[in-house]
Amino acid sequence: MGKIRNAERTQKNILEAARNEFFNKGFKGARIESIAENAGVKKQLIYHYYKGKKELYEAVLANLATSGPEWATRVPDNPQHIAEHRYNVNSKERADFIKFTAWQALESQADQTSWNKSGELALQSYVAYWKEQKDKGVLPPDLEPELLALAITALTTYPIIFSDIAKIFTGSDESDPEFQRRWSEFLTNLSGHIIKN
Amino acid sequence: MGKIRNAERTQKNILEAARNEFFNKGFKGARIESIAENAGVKKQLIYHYYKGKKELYEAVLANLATSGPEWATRVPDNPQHIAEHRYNVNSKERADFIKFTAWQALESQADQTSWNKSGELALQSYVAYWKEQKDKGVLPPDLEPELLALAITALTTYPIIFSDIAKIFTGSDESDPEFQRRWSEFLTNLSGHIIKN
DNA sequence: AGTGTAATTTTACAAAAGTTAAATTATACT
DNA sequence: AGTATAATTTAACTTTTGTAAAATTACACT
Repeated sequence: MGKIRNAERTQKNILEAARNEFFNKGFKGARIESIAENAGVKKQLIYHYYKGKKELYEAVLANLATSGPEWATRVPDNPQHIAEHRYNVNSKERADFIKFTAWQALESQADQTSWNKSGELALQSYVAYWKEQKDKGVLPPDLEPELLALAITALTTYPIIFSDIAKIFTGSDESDPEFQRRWSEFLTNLSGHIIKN
Repeated sequence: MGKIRNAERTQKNILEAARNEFFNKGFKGARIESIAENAGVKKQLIYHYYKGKKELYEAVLANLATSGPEWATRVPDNPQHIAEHRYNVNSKERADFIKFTAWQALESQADQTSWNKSGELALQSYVAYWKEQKDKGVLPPDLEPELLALAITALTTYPIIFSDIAKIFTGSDESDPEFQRRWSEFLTNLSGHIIKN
């Protein structure tokens, strides 16, 4: 049986499989062979398209920056609906992405490599937003906007990364819509105690 | 030069080096050789004391449960001073431990292994505490105590794990006492908006 | 001093994972 | 049909890492 050749699709498959692998296992944990399997190719073929594991990894990042979903590079500017906004779209893909940032954080600390700065700007613009809010008097004066931005980021990502812990606390899976509803509501209520409007 | 032999100390060295390695690089990322180096022994010696990597890992966990610091197994029950309490003691060691929990979370998700449940009880007692608080009317009725416990855990650990992100937001290192003061104060102020007393 | 035992080193190996190079096969173009 | 080029497979190699077994050395005890 002659396999139909299609370089473009093969590359796409590889890239997609690679993203999945890196997102779920980090850089070190990712296996070229596993990527190849999931892409439906021999692992050696990957070296025809990329110099090596590192380059493949960077290709995934680059691809994410261009053709990836907006939430990967931009941070929501919407005041009240932070929680909803974050949970609305594409839950599964976003969750994987969040986990990936966790891998990056841990691995970069482990081997001193400073991690990729593509997300930096997005985060800073996020801070800028909360500064505005404070100037408008929406925020209480005793809460620094930088720290609030950090807190919100923590609250919206933590349950995804630590789904086991979230489960111990709440009894239900993070992926469970019921949990997402509760958590979303909780965050909304929480901000209700802080933000005046 | 004849090396002075001291099995007890050697074992302690190995265990300590192992803890460091596992805490900073996770299970997979940890290298027996690196552990051996830091313990000042040949790596093969490790196999004289432990059957293999896995057993060494478990020894580290067991050791932590017994001779480890209390914060590794217990969660603070103190109402107002959550933030302070957590930052007061042994910052560096605790930070490593927190990172370790992050490794556990990611690695266990990556290869389907359910992670060690030693911490589970501690977390549940934490929830129990907040339930009490709610019953006493200290907490607003729209905030579920389980979720609050989760939120607090997130807020107190996130900056440690994601020190890079914390730095982008705030400009200063998580390990910097100045950051710790600000963050601690922030959390205190935040809880001031929520907890009535 | 002599001997058994435990600690440590030396030597060696096996499996896993990444990578390279050569051989094949499909496809587009003439 | 013939050929160049790119896609894919086959075969082979290197490095890294974990592990096992044998050889040595120190120490305690008689």
